Amino acid sequence: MKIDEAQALDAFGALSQPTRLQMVRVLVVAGPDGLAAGAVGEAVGASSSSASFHLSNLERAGLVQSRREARCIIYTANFGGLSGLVEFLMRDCCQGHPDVCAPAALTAAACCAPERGQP
Amino acid sequence: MKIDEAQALDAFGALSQPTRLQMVRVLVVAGPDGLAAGAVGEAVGASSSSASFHLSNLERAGLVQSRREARCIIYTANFGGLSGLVEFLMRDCCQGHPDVCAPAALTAAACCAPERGQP
DNA sequence: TCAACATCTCAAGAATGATTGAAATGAAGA
DNA sequence: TCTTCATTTCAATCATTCTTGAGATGTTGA
Repeated sequence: MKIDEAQALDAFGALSQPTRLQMVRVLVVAGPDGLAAGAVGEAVGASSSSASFHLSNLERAGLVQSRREARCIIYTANFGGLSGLVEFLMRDCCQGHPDVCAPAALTAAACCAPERGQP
Repeated sequence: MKIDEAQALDAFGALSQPTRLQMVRVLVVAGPDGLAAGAVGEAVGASSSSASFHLSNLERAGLVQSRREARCIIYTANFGGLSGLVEFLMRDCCQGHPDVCAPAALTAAACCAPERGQP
């Protein structure tokens, strides 16, 4: 997913707060099933009000999504937004500079295709 | 270059400010020769005081480096710090999730090895 | 040593972001 | 419908960040 500069600025701002960075981690681990707002707040030690504030911020930044399910609001990581941010950092911010992209390529390859890690 | 969570939080905070994001772009384009503080400030339309403030912030976050050269302070992009941030985002934050790493791997490959872009 | 230059530091004020607790909304079951 | 539960919204407060302009620091060449 391609994101523009304004979205990237929002996303960087969202990830610069410890509680929110932890929330993203928790939601990435939870996967597509996601977690209810209350569960996310509990997982990171935030009050319900604080959790709602931070989750709204993350959603506005395009890093998480929400859906209602019965009485709960289920939050899930927005993998498109996250990968868009990684791509923005490499392409728009770092201009595809090899010194940035080459190490990143190795890490990405190690992550999603371990058998190709060391060709 | 591997960075820890505190450094990543600092780096995300640094990049969440339009003037600083633009400064990083300018310094990436400038390459290893870098640019004097005044030239960076001028390139992004910041006063000398404001430029100094933002460049210090970027340096503390590990995204740029500085050296004195005659009467100028030359700033350069810290490619190790930038690639470390990309790697942090993929590995520590997104847990190496394929939905994030796979698109990132394509982008990285397209950046630094264009002849392998579409196999 | 002195003047000119590049940059940084400092203090004050404005703007933005985070935390808290209370109250409002919206959905589900008795 | 009424109560309960999950979440959000609101207002107040505090902390952080950004901008500005004045002054300080350090470097160079006359």
